Amino acid sequence: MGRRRSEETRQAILDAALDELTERGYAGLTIEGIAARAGAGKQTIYRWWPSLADVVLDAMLDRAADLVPDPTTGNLAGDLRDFLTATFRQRGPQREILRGLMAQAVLDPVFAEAFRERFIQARRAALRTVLDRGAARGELDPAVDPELLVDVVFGVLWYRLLIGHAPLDDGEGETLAALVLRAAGT
Amino acid sequence: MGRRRSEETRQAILDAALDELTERGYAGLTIEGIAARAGAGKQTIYRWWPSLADVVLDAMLDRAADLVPDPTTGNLAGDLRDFLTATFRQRGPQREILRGLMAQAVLDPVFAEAFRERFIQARRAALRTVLDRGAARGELDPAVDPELLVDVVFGVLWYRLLIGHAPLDDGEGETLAALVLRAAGT
Amino acid sequence: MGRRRSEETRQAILDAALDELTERGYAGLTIEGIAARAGAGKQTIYRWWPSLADVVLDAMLDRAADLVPDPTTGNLAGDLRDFLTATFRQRGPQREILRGLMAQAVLDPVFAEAFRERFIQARRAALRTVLDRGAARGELDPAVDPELLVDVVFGVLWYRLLIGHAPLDDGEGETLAALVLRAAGT
Amino acid sequence: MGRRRSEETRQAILDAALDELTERGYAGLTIEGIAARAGAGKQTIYRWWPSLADVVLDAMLDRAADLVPDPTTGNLAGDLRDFLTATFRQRGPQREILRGLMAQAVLDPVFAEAFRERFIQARRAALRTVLDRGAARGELDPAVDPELLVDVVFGVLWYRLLIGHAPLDDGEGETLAALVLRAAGT
DNA sequence: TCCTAAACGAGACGGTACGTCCTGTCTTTGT
DNA sequence: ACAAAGACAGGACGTACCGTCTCGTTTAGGA
Repeated sequence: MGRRRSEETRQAILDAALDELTERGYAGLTIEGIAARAGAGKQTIYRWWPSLADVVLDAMLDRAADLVPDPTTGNLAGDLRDFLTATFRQRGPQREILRGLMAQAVLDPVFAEAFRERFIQARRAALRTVLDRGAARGELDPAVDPELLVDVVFGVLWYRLLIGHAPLDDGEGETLAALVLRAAGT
Repeated sequence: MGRRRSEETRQAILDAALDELTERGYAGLTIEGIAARAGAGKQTIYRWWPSLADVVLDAMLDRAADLVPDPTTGNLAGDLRDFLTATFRQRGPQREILRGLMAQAVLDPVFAEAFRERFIQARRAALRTVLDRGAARGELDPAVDPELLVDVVFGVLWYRLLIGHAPLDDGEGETLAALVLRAAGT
Repeated sequence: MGRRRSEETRQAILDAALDELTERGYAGLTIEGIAARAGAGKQTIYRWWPSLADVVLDAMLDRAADLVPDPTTGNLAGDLRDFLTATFRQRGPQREILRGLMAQAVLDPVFAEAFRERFIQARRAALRTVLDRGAARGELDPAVDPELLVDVVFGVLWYRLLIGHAPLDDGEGETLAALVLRAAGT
Repeated sequence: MGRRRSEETRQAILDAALDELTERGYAGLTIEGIAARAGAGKQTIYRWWPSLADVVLDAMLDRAADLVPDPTTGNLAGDLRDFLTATFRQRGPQREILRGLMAQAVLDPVFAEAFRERFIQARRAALRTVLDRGAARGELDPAVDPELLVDVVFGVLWYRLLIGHAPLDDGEGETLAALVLRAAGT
């Protein structure tokens, strides 16, 4: 029995989280700040999310912008290129959010699992699908472990995202796609 | 003029930082905890390090264990394999430290710069040297940007270190070395 | 709305303040010490009292022992004598508390106002009542400003309390009462 | 034997103490602040004065302004009036200094003794001399303890100085002198 | 239509750590 | 030996958030 969870409040909290994130940056996020901005009680946040990072993860996944690319050009080269350019293109608060979530995942093993299962895995699976389709077409050398290729792609992506020493844009996506093909194409 | 910085205290603080890190993990580190364990005043820490992460970075770099590998087998394949196996082999608190430092670098732009310049750059430069020697021997396709190869190697390393979904050991080092050679060798 | 102030905690803090005062003396009082002894958070003290001295003032006023004397013997001489002996008789931590509060009032103008209004004024008013009753009975020379007499009484009291060069007891109370009568009686 | 105490430095410290006192008020005084302003080392202050209050006491006593009045009009009424008006007239930082010193004396028993002996006693003795001269002339009722009269005078002075509820000026000095005469004159 | 139970905003609570300030001591280098 | 400079251990400050805990209030079913 009893009152049901308020969808309105849930949205207000996710919105507030993204707003705070934009204004103060990830390191400036606090439960109190989000609750105050959302006009919600802190308890309401603690009731529904295990940690701050989970709120942010929910907020991000709730936003349409965060679709996983699923290119189907008909050949591995095209699919890889499209996947990588689409992935490298993300902008705005998105990058700051991803950086923050990864930092939290590193510091908090409980959140790490949620992050892996709800975010990382989906991306890996999408790329894996692209590679498997290529393999089925004989475009991939069977001697190369596709999981390693997935690591290479997301490794470069995250490394640059976290360190910030090199750009992440369409051109870089294409360059990396070309390298992966050189390494694993037939 | 005035009293000089106490090297004894400096060491006590770095030691205490590593001890606390081992006992409580990176997320459990506090300035107060380190100061108390070192028998030092907090002010002394604030006087010499801009942030907690800088203390940890100093502590890590001060320990001999973190030598950057510099293999010289005479050919690119051997050098790459040795570099990667040596790099992938690091153990003990080292990994936890690196994960924590990267998380801090993500959350704190000021520390990020120190981390990049004092840690990341040294590793990149070492690998770059290996690649450049290979290129000089004609073992590397000039069409491939060596910086991208560096990103691939450290990208995979960090990605696995942070996500923890796949092992980091000698075998993996060799496998990645082989992939890099396939991608960029002549 | 929200949770109400905890009366239990309030009492624990006032008790802790008096205990600390007895153990360490006024100069040894700290917010941290009181909070720790009361099992309270520091914030709780800061939330309800503007300064340490206000806590002590509250603690003192909360204790029944500090009743203001209001003698009614029927004549000025008796009332004055009773008022002064009762006032000069206070003992135990009371004196240490008063000395400390006066010191704080001197150093902190904000607290000074609270001290004047909540403590000093009540005492002055009580004595003034005694004098006014005497004046109504024609026992006081109208040429003498009763406020000055109040200053004389409390001046001597505080001067001895602060300097500690002379005793404060029943005999001294009677002696001062006699002097005031000589100065202002008819 | 070794370098002698620098009188120049001593003066610089006393000057700095008074300057800081004027700028920040008594509660804002610190050893560090005085040392910095004097261009002196903290150690130098610790070497020569047992506490901050002793520095201030020295500074005040070093200044000519702080002469003890010694009136000689030839009769008790005139002497008392002159003594009290001169005493009540003190102005400027003097009052703030006195208030601060009394607060310190209350909080620090060690300084209290120095304060009593070096400041309070001199004032009491001066007034006592005035009274004793009056007594010798037969102008004082032998039944009244002159020490109590001293307490009355300085009690009213300090009480008003500390509480600040009533003025301290020539008129008040005369009024109090008149009261004392009424109480103890023949 | 009431009853009851959960969710809600609000905000006090016990805690922990923060980064700052000052204390009193010590070391170092002049003078 | 005294002095300026300033690092040191220590301790309290006042603040910010944490996660938990009452408080009324609001919003549902189920009786």
